[in-house]
Amino acid sequence: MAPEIKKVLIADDEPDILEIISYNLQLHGYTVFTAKDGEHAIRLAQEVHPDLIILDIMMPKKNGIEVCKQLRTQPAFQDTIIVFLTALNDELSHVRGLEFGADDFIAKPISPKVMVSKVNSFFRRINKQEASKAIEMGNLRIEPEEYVVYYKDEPINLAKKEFELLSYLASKPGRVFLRNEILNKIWGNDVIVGDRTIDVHIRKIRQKLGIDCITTVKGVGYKFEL
Amino acid sequence: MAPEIKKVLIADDEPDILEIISYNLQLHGYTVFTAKDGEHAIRLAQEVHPDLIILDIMMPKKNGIEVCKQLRTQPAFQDTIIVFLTALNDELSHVRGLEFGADDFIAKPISPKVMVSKVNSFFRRINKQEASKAIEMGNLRIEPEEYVVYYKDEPINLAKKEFELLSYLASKPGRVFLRNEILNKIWGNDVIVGDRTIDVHIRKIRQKLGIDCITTVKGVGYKFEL
DNA sequence: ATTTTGCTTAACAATTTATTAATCTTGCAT
DNA sequence: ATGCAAGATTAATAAATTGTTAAGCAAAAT
Repeated sequence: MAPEIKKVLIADDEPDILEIISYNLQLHGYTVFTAKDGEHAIRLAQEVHPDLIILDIMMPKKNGIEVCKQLRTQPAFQDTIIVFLTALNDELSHVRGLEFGADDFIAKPISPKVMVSKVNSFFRRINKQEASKAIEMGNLRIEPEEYVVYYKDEPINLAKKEFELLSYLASKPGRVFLRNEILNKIWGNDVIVGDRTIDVHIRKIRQKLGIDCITTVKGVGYKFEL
Repeated sequence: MAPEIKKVLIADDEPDILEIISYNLQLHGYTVFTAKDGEHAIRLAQEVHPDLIILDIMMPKKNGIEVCKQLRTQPAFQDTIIVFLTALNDELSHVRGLEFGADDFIAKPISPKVMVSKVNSFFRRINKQEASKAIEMGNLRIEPEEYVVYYKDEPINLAKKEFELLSYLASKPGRVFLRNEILNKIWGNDVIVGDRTIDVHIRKIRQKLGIDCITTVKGVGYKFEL
C-alpha cells in the first residue's frame, strides 16, 4: 500500500493551540497540516487527503460541523476519521456532531501529551479497519493473508500493486473509486505517476482474472462488481 | 529462535508494585518493561514484542481487558501469552478476560517470589508451545523436538536458523510472512542484518529440501505451501 | 590446534514488477 | 459522419526485488 506516512489535519482558529499540538504530533512521526478556519480546512483536506481530521467546532468562515458535513458528502472522505474538539460538557455539539458523521470527540482543554495518545489510538483504529479479512463474492475470493486471489478455488497470482488495487476496489463493491482516490491509496499522494498507470494495472488484473469484474466509469473512475 | 532474552511486559498503575516485581524478575534474568497505563502498555508492546504480557485489570486510560482485546487483533500478538492480574475472587473479570483472549490469571496480592515462579512456569509453557508439535504435510514432516525435517522419511539436516525459518513459515501454510515479521521472529527485532540474509537462508532450505515448498511473494515476503 | 559448520555479507545475475510512451478503440457530442 | 476525449492495449524501458555464489568470520567440534 502507499504511505506509511500518517497525515493529520487540524483545524482551529487559535494559532497557539495549532502550533503546540502540531509540534507534538510531528515529534511522534505524524505529518501535520493545519488550517485556521473552516474553508481552509476543506481546501487542505481535499488537497492532501489526511488520514485523520481534527476539527474545532467554533471556527470562522465555516464551523467544524459544517466542514464535517461537507466532507462527508464526498466519497473520498467516507472512511476518513473525523473528530471534533469541543468544550467540555458541550452536550449539544456532541449530539449534532454525531449526526453529521463525526467519529469521536476530544474535550478541550487538552494537553499535548494526551492529544498525542488520542491520535495514536485513532490510528490504531484505522489500521484495524484496514487489516480486514478475506473478501468473498461469487466465485472470487481475495485472501489478504495469502496475497492470493482465488477464482473457483483456483489460485491466481497478482503482483503486489495489482493485488492491492483489486483489494481496494473490492473492499466496497459497487462503489466507484475516483482515479485520485486510487492514486492516493495505492500509490500515495506524493508519488507522481503518469495518467495511464492505473489503466495498465487494471488491464493486467482483468487479464489475469479472466472475468469481468472491474467496470470503468468514464470520466470518474473504476468500480468492482460481479 | 531469535533472542534467548525473555521479555516481559508488566502494566500496572501502582509504581511500587511495578518496581518490586520488575526488580525481582530482572534478578532472574528477565528483561522487564513496565507500563503505567493501558495505552502505554499497548505502545510498549508494539515496540518491544514481549514474550509475556502481564496486565493489571484496573488501569487508567485503558483497562487490561481493553488492552488485551486490542493486542489480540494484531497477528503479531496472536501467540503471545497474556495474563491478567486480578483481585482475588473476581469471577467476573475471569470470565470476561478469557473471552477476550487472556491465557491465565494471577491473583493479587502476590509475593515477588511467587510471581517469579509463575513467570518461570509461563515461559516453560511458551517453550513447550513452540516446540513439541510436529508439523506434517504431504511427504514433509517437521520435528521440532529433533530439530530435523523428514522428506519421505529421509532425514534432512537443516542448520538452526534454516530450521527455525522453515518451521515458522510452515506454522501457517499459505499465509505470507512479511520480511519484517520473519526478521522479528527469527532474528529478533533489535538485531540488524543485511537485506540478503533471509534470501540466502531460504535458498539453502530450498536447496536442501529439493522440493518447491517456499513461494516468494515479491515485494511482500515468503510463504510455505506444498 | 585444526577442521568443520553455520551465519552473514557483498557482489553480481536474473527475474519480476512498475511505469511510460505510443498507438488503437470507442462512445459521444457536434 | 467527424472529431474529440477518455480509456484500452501493447510493447519497450526502467526500477525494484530477489536469487546465487563465493568468501570471511566466529563458534563448535574434533
